[in-house]
Amino acid sequence: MVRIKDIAKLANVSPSTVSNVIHKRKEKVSPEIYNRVEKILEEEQYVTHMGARMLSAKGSRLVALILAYKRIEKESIVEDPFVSSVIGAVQLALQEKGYFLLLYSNPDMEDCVKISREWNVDGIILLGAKREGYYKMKNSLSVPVVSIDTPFSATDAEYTNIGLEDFEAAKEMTRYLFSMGHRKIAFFSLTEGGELLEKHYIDSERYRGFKEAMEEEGLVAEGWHNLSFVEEIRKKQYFSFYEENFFHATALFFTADIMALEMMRFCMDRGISIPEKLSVVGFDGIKAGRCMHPMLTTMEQDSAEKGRKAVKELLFLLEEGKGDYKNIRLPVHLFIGETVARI
Amino acid sequence: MVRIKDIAKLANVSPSTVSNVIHKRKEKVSPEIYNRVEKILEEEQYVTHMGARMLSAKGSRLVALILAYKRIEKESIVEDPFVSSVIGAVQLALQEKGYFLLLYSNPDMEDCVKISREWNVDGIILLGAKREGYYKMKNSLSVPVVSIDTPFSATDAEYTNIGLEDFEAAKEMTRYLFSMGHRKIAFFSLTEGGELLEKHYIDSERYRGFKEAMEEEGLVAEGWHNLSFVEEIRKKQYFSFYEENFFHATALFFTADIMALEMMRFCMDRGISIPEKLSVVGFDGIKAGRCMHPMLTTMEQDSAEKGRKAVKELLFLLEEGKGDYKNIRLPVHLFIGETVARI
DNA sequence: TTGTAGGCGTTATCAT
DNA sequence: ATGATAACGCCTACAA
Repeated sequence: MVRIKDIAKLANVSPSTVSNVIHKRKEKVSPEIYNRVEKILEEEQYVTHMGARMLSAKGSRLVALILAYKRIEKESIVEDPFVSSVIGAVQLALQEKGYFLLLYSNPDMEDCVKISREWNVDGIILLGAKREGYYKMKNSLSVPVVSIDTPFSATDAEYTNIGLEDFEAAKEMTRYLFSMGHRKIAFFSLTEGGELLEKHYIDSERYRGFKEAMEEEGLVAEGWHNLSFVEEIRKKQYFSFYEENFFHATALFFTADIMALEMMRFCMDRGISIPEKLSVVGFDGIKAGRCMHPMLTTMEQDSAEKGRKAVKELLFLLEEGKGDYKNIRLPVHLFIGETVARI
Repeated sequence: MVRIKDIAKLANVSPSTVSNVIHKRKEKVSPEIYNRVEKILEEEQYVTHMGARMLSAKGSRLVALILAYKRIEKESIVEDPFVSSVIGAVQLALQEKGYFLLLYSNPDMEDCVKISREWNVDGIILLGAKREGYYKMKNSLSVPVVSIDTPFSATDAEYTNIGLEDFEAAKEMTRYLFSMGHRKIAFFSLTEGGELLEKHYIDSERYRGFKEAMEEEGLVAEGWHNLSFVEEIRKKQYFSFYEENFFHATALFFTADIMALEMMRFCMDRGISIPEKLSVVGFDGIKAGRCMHPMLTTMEQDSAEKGRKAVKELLFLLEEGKGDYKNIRLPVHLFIGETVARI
């Protein structure tokens, strides 16, 4: 492996001169030597040893992307296109700026703090963490932390989060259902065995929006039905909903497309035609929803943009605006498919 | 930040003793001191500085997962559940063994070699690389390289790859279509603008299997239809196939579920009922296929298992069997859905 | 403009 | 059993 010392010898200069060339400090090296060294660097395929750089300089140019979701099943709902596209976008955006991505998955923030310290990361992006988890990270480390989809409360401060207008979006969707004549709407989201999952909290916002819209219309939100993360159990739940005639609802509001699709399949298997007998709406805008027949009506979000924004804000905190935190909410868009009937 | 030196001072021992405790070398430290140091380590929340470790010791405990797919669109077909679940599985498997994941995405193997050197990675997992790319990596670096879904030829040697029985699987699928009475079958896969994508090569294997099965049945494989990676263009292609009456085929064989789903939607929009008028089969076994109505008949693969196997083989090469390369092919499973009619 | 020297944190070797 | 020391590669301040 070629090191700075070796290059220095080959070029008949000192290591610091080589270092200056590496860092493109043209003002500190004569043009002649600069070019000579640069050429040798190229020829010898010199690459910096990041360990050594971490040791001597401040930054590691490493950013940790932490997936804080709890893993219920191996093929859990979180291993979905959403997470995939966030990861992809984060990776690409970091790479463009010369940063590297350390991917780590653990809901235990203690462990995450440890890893971040070990690797001297320059910053952290948290995906699917709880509010408490965010502060735990932020307060245990001296580097900026940006979260995606972490629900904060109105009194929280000093955080940067990339989220959606969940409350407004759910309200808009509910109003759309009203506009199509629906008055009895059942609301479904995900949870697991009594203990609330991180994602659940976002769903609380959506439920609040749904509820408020209902109340504004003089209706009663009949409650919130929790679906299991485990497919087997979910299937049973669908069956019990079916037996209860879907609580006499004319429309079902799901907080994730993938569940809406499952339910559609379940209904069609039982001769309940959608949307004629039952309307269904989802949330996310996944590709498969567009392939369904009928096409799923859903609240679309741009998950890759969430990743890009997270990187942008992290680098902003890192390189410029120390402590200038932001609560960012990306827009959503109501995609009107074919799963809602006018009644 | 607490360092070994600090711990040493607190415990009134030398840094080397602390280091020995950190590495659990009980035989080199007296039990009394061992416990004392261990306690202080815990109290002070000491964490290793990985940069320093990289510098002094050999290993970095870092494994690079390199996504070598070319990016055509931001939301390319490769940003699909398959990649997501491989990443998830690799990450988890590495974590369990005490390794860290550096995620990098770049089809240029020169760049990948550079990054791997910079970070002194202990090993590399390549996803979606070409045969040439694999050897480029392997020969440029002194660490083990394991690939997933890279197509090698029979004469290749010294590689570890995790793939499927693509040839056999396509044959099996084709034979299944025969068993349902189909004789005219059209084959569709992905490519882009003349230049072959990595994934394409796997599709060559599948096409070979399809072709051989056809020939064994005394039929002619009518050719191989390439779909664009760009959704817009694909839509146009579907339309032209439609105008050509799908080449008079009674069944369409897609090498990826997601395309099969798109085509199903396209057909249903035009009153071509599936499977009554046209049968469709896919490959992968994605979740949405199960939600479709009718349910997609497909060749299921276990993508997470690919990731786990890759890690297992990498660690094997790393820790034990230097140079003991393997060509691993995971089984697939024909899932019979509802998209193939008996004719 | 170029070179020298010390330090970053850890580990392995060697001496006590 | 424990400690001292050198080495890993890079960076920067300071000296020449």
